[in-house]
Amino acid sequence: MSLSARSTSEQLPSAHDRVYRTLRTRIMHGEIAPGEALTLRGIGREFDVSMTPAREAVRRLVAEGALFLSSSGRVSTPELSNERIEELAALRALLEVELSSRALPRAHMALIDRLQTINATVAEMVSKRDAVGYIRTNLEFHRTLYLRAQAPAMLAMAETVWLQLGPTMRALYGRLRRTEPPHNHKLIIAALKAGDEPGLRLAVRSDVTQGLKLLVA
Amino acid sequence: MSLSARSTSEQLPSAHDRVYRTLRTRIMHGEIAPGEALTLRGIGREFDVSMTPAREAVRRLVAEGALFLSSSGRVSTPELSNERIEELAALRALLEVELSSRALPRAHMALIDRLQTINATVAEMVSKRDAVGYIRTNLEFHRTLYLRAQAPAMLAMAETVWLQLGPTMRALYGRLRRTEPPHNHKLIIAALKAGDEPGLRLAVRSDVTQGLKLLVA
DNA sequence: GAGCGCCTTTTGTGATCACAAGAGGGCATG
DNA sequence: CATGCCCTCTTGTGATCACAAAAGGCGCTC
Repeated sequence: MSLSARSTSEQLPSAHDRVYRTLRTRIMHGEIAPGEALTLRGIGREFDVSMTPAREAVRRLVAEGALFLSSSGRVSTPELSNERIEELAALRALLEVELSSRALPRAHMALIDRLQTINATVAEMVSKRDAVGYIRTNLEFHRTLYLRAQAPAMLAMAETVWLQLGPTMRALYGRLRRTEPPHNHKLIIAALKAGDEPGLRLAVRSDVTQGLKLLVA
Repeated sequence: MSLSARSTSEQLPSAHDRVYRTLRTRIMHGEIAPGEALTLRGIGREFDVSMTPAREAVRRLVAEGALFLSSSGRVSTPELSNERIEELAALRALLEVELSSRALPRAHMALIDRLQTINATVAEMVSKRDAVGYIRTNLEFHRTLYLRAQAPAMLAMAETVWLQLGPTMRALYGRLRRTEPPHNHKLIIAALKAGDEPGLRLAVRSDVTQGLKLLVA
């Protein structure tokens, strides 16, 4: 509680960064419901820091669209309108189709193997009805593929979209009761194996837009 | 200097927001050179606020990629690598082609007139060799068109890319010595008039990528 | 004359405080 | 019993302070 109570002499990653990263992960993985309120003092209490780092972390998340700031300054996770959800889905399609396209020529067998492993975990999460686990491993599947695109700015932008959709995705996957493993992921892997770019683009676009179309309907 | 020295009883837009908006505009319009350093106390002094709002504004701009944060916490405008510039140009192409495409069916004569007026100002800035004025009016041209797309999230993302390219654009347009008015803008207007979507997409893509290709070369 | 180390100053980080505004509940009144 | 008002407590904002680290300059030494 004192000023320099930090005993870990390791690479202290600056308090606000720790708070930021933890909250960001929580939001992206859908661990917070849409419209849920957060308070600076509450965050400070949870992470054992003062309001200052909590404020910086919240500001940053607001800037990324992960949190909503009311006119009176209260912060909460956003409740997205259908228009906004459709737009974010279109952005996912735009960005992720391009990323997958760029990753294709660099996708070797080791990557495809890793994707298949991750995909097995995705299927497991689906069968367990673990919404957060599903979202987390699903995003890991996509990120693993897109990392091969060697396009960090584009990947960062895609992750920002994921972040904005986080709470909504949780609401979506909690609502729709699927137990079948993701079909589009298999199409993506097959297209990667075949070096089939049009097929890959189509599969990614379908995978990215399918779930959100259901939510809007 | 005192606590509540705010005499303007208007809609006080919260100090950090005023600082944020001013700095953001400056950066986007290329008024700050790449690599230029900023200090929290310096910002506070300029805007007559304490470090707290200055910090929040800077944090927000860092989150948007408009400012670079060194490992020791010093902030400066980013000096972009060629790879990053190419990536951001690709993002501009991706997002703005889509935005223009969505704006096309809603583009009526009043909009085209406005674009032509703005374009005349762009040409004037070019002939005056006013780099900042050129960047500002050029972005106004694009924003005016994209506003018609009714896609706020997508437009916000495009503006984030502009923001990241701000200081670099200034360096670019200061370096290349053109005096001819923008040809691609005329192609964009012509395609809008003709309702020619493929032509519009091509013209926007060319306009967005041409300048940055020169910088990289 | 050149290189190196120490010291001062600048700067970012985080904590704490004073203040204003808004929200929510409890109590009194009709 | 319902409704409205007031009070209190919570919450965000901005200022200020203490501290640590990094940077830059200056002088000393070889």
